[in-house]
Amino acid sequence: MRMSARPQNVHQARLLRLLRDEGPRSRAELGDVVRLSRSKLAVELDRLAGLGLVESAGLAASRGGRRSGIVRLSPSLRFVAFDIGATSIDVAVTDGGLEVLGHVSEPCDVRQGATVVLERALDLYAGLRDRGLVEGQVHGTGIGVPGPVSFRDGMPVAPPIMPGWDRFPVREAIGQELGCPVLVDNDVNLMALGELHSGLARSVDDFLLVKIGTGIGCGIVVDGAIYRGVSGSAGDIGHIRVADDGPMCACGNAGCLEAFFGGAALARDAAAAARSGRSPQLARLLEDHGELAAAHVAEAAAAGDAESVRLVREGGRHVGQVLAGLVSFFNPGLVVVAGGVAGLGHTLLAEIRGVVYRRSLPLATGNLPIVLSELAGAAGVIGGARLISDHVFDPA
Amino acid sequence: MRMSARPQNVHQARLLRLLRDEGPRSRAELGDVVRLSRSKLAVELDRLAGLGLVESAGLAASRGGRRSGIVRLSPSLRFVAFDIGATSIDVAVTDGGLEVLGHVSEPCDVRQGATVVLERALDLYAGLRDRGLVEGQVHGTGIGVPGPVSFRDGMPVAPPIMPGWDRFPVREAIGQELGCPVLVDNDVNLMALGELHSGLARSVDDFLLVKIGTGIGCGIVVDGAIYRGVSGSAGDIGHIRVADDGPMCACGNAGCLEAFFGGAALARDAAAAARSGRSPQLARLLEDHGELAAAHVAEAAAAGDAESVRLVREGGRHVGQVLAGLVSFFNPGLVVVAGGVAGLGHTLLAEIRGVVYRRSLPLATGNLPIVLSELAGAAGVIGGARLISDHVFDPA
DNA sequence: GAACTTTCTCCACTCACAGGACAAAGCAGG
DNA sequence: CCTGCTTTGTCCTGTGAGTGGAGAAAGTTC
Repeated sequence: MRMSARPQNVHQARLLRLLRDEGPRSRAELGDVVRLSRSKLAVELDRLAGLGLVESAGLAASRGGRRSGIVRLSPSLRFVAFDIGATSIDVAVTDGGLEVLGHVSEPCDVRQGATVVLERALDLYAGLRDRGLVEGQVHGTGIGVPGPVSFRDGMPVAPPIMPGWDRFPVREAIGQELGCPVLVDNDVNLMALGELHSGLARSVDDFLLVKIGTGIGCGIVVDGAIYRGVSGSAGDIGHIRVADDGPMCACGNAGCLEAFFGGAALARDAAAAARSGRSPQLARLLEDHGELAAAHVAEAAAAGDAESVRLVREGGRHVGQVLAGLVSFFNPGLVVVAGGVAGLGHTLLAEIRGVVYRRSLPLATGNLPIVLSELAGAAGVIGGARLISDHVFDPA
Repeated sequence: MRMSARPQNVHQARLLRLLRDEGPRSRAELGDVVRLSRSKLAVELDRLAGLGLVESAGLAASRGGRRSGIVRLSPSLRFVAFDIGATSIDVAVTDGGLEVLGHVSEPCDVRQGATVVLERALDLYAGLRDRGLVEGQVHGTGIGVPGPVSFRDGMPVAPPIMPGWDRFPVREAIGQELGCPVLVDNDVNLMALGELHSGLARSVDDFLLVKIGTGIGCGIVVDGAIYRGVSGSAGDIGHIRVADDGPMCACGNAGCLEAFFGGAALARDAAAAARSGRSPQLARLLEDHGELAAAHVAEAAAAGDAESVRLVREGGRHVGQVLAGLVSFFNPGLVVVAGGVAGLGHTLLAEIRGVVYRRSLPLATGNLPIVLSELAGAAGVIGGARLISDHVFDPA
């Protein structure tokens, strides 16, 4: 199989990333941004065109003289992203600018094991490909999985909620199947990259993405890049202690954040509230659906159910307590809250903000926005495309 | 004043840092390490010699052929470091390899204000200079202060324990006095740099330095460089909550780590134990010295005083609780414990280790040494010299 | 003393890049 | 339509960085 094109030097890589992040640009504008002479710029753009990575796209409006030629990433460029969640698979195809051209999502239990889940993911990708979204070569694939990953080896290591995935060679398996470069990372890290690329974090160098889904995790961005720690487990904040007593956690300790809040804990508490009669609304929802999830609590809270509001407030307080410590420690420029439970919205956010602003240092909170993600379910796949494009748009 | 020499390109900078960190090297060895042709290497070394930054130092032993020439940093190179603590001033002069040639330390209350304290620091430096430690030009000065710093501006910002220092132009003041490049940073960050340069962290890219002195702080090293956060307050962990109730803290909240432990809290608790009669040993020490400090608790604990051991254990437990969370979040490759209270030694360390290993994720603690600093009081000044030498040994 | 090794210097050649000259393309005003 | 001015893109040459080979210098081993 022919290896797909890669930039040959740092200038080309810089130009590609610029076009990816800022969209098509006139040659004149590119010349202003990159520090290169016009002649050198022309040479590198010609080479990139020769590699099939960029092409010209007409002429820009005149700025008082000859019109400048517009350059764009080749429209046939394709990145693929798989976002394997605890209970879902998301697959997307993007163009070179990481615009999502097609995105499918379906429920899937990650505990079925690597072989089953990855096969299903490839099926979903095949569906997108058959819709004509991929013409030629795929330039790279980014994969997120819900657990710790050895980034270098491209495989999960000791993942607590993914039995049968331990040291499964995900990168190799998918790479052979799709014949393109593949990188594997934690799904929360990918969401952080998604926010960095097209979310609220675009202009922030150091920020945290807190994902509250089935579990609770945190993506750490330092200087515009994911920080993974020495063994790839950085950001695993679900088992930070919030109280000495508290519900037992699957990890064996008591009082973990995840045992207090997060999708599973919230569903547990909501069911208890329904059955105890403290919340008639939740009881009705339980009857209707057979089981309760975060979305039902959100529904009940929005409808004014006092017990649901109390559950959300209390959860927010616990998240806020942990986050307050992390904000003091890390001093981020932004905190983005995302994940299924983020559907609880502004009640949750208000509680988190309240605790953080009260308990963290004034210097650290002085100019610290704490916001909900605006990318809905797409953060993960955009981040996957971003991950691999950062890699591919690097000198070979 | 003549500007002191700086490397002219990245190769020269790389060579200087190599000679600083690894000591004198033969030209042949340098050629193996840096990726340059022998001719180019010779050219750059000649230029560095012309700038007065390196010189040759005889011949190495033969490796079976012609003997190779040894290159070293010019022995007249000098860096100066000021470590302003809450209750002390340390001043040191180092050579180009950051070996401490002279080091003086004296008690000093930082609350006397910037003018008084910095004047005293300059006096101490003058004493070192008059001892003949500085012949010619000083190539740079690093300054640590016990509070948040705007690194870019070289001045403290809103420091809680340093009244009269807020936005005082420390860098400018010292720079004019000494006529050399000056950088100012938080003192804990400098200690982390000291550990990175000549302590236990030499081979670790990502680590934490926890300083337990009058206050409690944390230096964060990411990829071999200090992480400062967006407003320079990263690592300020003294006010992370460890319990809902607990002693009131100067910051206005209750239950802060620093209100439970740290030099001031430990002295307070020791005095209470002495007066209440729970600890006859501490009572005697209190009588002898008029007041109690961490060192006295250490002394009593070493002598078997049960109450002192209990105080240290309890303090270690609180530090461990906070640290466990940070280890889960940050996944460092090493944790170094330093500061005055670190004199409490292995009782403290054992307690911290116990809590962290129990409460953090196995993946994060699997290969995580938690150790005491071996640099005693020198970490801060070595870090100061390292800070400025990193800056000076960078292309102009 | 001969043969082999390693180190260092000199030199010729390649390549990246800048910047000027010039042509092409556009605007504004008469 | 024509003139003068501006902007853009291309071509060309000069400069400096860097490589790698030839060969001298300095050592070791037998």
